[in-house]
Amino acid sequence: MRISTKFSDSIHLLSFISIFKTEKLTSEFIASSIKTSPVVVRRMIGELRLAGLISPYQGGKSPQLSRPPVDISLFDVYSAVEHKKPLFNIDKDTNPHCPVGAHVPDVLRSIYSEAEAAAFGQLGRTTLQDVIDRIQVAHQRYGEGTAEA
Amino acid sequence: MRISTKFSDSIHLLSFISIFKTEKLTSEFIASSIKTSPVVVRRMIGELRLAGLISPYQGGKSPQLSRPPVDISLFDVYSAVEHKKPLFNIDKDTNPHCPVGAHVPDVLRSIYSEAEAAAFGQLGRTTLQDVIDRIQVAHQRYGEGTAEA
DNA sequence: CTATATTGCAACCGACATAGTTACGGAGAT
DNA sequence: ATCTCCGTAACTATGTCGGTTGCAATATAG
Repeated sequence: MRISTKFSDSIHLLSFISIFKTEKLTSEFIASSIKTSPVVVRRMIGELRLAGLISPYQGGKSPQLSRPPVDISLFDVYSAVEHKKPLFNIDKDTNPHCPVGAHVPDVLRSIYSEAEAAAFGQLGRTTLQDVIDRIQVAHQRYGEGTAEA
Repeated sequence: MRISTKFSDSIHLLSFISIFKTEKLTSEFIASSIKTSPVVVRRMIGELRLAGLISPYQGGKSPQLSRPPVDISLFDVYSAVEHKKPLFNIDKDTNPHCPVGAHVPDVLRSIYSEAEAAAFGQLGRTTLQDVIDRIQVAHQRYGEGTAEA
């Protein structure tokens, strides 16, 4: 399959609207930073609004976070756009009459969930504010770009 | 994309050849447990042999692990068949002239690597022997299947 | 109040990764 | 010698994902 960058792009989007909250944020403008199309941006905003991370539409206003970036973890973002999609996939269609095939899916389920808990725990401990801070530190050290293309 | 089950199937395969090491292990027999085709099994065996987890071909013998299951971690298996493919994908094609777009990829790289390290660390601490043990416990408690279909 | 800009949404398309299949030469076993 | 099984390459079928098009609804500007 084509690998999904939705999670990364969503973090990008949320950071962007937080950092540029004083500007007029059109989907076109946001799309220029992510290098994607405005429609894709609107689609992502729709999902994030549905998940409660972006405030419901309020008459022509720019999209804005529904709560401060310190209160949004990357696990919240992952859950919002990937719907808690497992990190590792289990082949559930195995031979139930074989002692190995019959039990592998369940065994993997429990083992994978331990590994996933470790990763998701780490994501849960990282907030959008951390991302924004790191972006701004990097910008002050190396960057001199503007918001424009 | 279609989601990959190669990692799961490889663990299944390795457990299978360890548990049934006294039987004649044809690719057909192994495939019957994973419910896939013999060719797919041979392809996986090829990768695992390349990675050093299965002994090089030795004249008509059944495939066998190159070292005991306690010395094979699930991270070894993941590395062998997924080539350390990252758990989270980064959209590297962002706008370098935007202060956000210019730095998001690097920031995500460092943040993701922390989460991945957590998951891979857990996989590294789990061995093929653990998997085999859990399969056998489950088999003794619930199962009564045979190796046949 | 009309014109322009922008959004939200649905349908569709093209690219691409993956599992499965077909095919065949070669090595071992009997 | 024959039969079985392996290893590998080429091809196919399928599903996911990002991107595009099109349009009605809403908002802002003039």
